[in-house]
Amino acid sequence: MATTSVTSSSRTDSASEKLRREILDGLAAPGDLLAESAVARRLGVSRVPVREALFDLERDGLVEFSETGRAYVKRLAPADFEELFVVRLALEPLASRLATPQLRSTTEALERNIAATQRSKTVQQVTRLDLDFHEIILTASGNTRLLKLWSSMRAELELWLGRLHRRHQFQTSETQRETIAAHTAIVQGFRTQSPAECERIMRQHIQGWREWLPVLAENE
Amino acid sequence: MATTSVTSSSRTDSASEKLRREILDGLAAPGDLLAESAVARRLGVSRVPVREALFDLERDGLVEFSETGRAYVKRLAPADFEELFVVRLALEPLASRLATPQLRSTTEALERNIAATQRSKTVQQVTRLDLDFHEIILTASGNTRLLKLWSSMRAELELWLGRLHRRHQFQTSETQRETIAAHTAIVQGFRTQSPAECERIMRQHIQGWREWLPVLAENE
DNA sequence: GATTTCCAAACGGTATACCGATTTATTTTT
DNA sequence: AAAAATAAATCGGTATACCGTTTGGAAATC
Repeated sequence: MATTSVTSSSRTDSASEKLRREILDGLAAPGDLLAESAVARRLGVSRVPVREALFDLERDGLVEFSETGRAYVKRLAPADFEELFVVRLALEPLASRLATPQLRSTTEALERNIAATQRSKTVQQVTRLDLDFHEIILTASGNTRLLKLWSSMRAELELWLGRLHRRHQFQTSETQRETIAAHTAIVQGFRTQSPAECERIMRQHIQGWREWLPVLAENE
Repeated sequence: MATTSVTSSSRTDSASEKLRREILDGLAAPGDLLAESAVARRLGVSRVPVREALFDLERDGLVEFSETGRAYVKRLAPADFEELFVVRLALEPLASRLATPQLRSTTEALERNIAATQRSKTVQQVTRLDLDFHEIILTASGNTRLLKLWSSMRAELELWLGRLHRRHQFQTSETQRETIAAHTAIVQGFRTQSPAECERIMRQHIQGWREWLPVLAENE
């Protein structure tokens, strides 16, 4: 809902989407070489759109380039997650505060998001909707730059969460329950219409992620 | 100093740098069409590197694409500057706080930057060094993500300042004096080694930019 | 004179081809 | 058997070519 889902006509975009999905779904292992020719052959397009798609994915943090220009599926280091966390803590409480005035109309979208989360069957869906929830608030802040910066981290966040779930085989129902509880509390807090309270509750929510850091330290 | 200045070997990068300079120096007017073929002919390379350079510049906020895929020199709206200001206020005081532990080694770099600013002869140099000063602090924060997000706004900030200067014909000496005074005060504040104080003084510094908002409102 | 129609030029998206550099496999040397 | 040299395959950077679409202006119409 919050993401662009128009069926793009350009081959660059469709190549980008296919590769993005393969990486997020874990079909491509971290460190795997994404050679232009091989990908092009596999996707049935020429190298040019693939090349541009790879640049797109690099911008989104799903692909990294070696010094010699080769593209690999992004490898994650726990320190990266810590950094993402620090930056979210700078952006999201601020966005919550800025969103306060326009929040009445946004609350509906947030509640629809929670309802959809309740209907979710897979961890992937829950994750997607979780990030959508936050993106709704960033959008409501009215600061397009703030939204753009946050969006530039979204794919990477999804990558982290996906790999975490696959590695630790979380119970879908538990992830679902926790997400719904946390988001419901946020919507409640937003009902106060107090900028300070909105900012505080979002800060608290994001700080909850700190619990994951020890788990992440176990990663490769 | 803080920016990459290696003479890039790839034609994409050199095309990107040439175009970047043309836009920042105001040689290309806002809204000008940057047609791939024309640019390629002018720079003596083929369309492919130009095409990729244009995507780079879009990412840096110096170029915007129309729905039909044409590239134009970025047009600025005063609201964009306000947004940049809000985001800097979220990132830079935080970076200052995070940089506190490593600050002793950084202070030297900052002082060298101020000295270079004193030696500057043109407004462009002062502007470049001004942004370098801030980038030094972002780098010292140790949070590469924070640095990356800030860097993604740098070119656009430079674009704004350049157009402002050309439009209002500021006295170089005055800009220089103000910049030096402000940065010297920041370094002084940093000497306290207090995270809270470093954060505060940077917030105050950036808020000083608010004065420009009325001026910017006169822009197209 | 203003508006619409139509056409030629220009443009962007993409496939293909070429080349030097890099990587990988093979062979030679120690 | 290990290491070094060499050969073969692969890869990325880039030029060129082709095609459908967009665009801007001329011609036609009102």
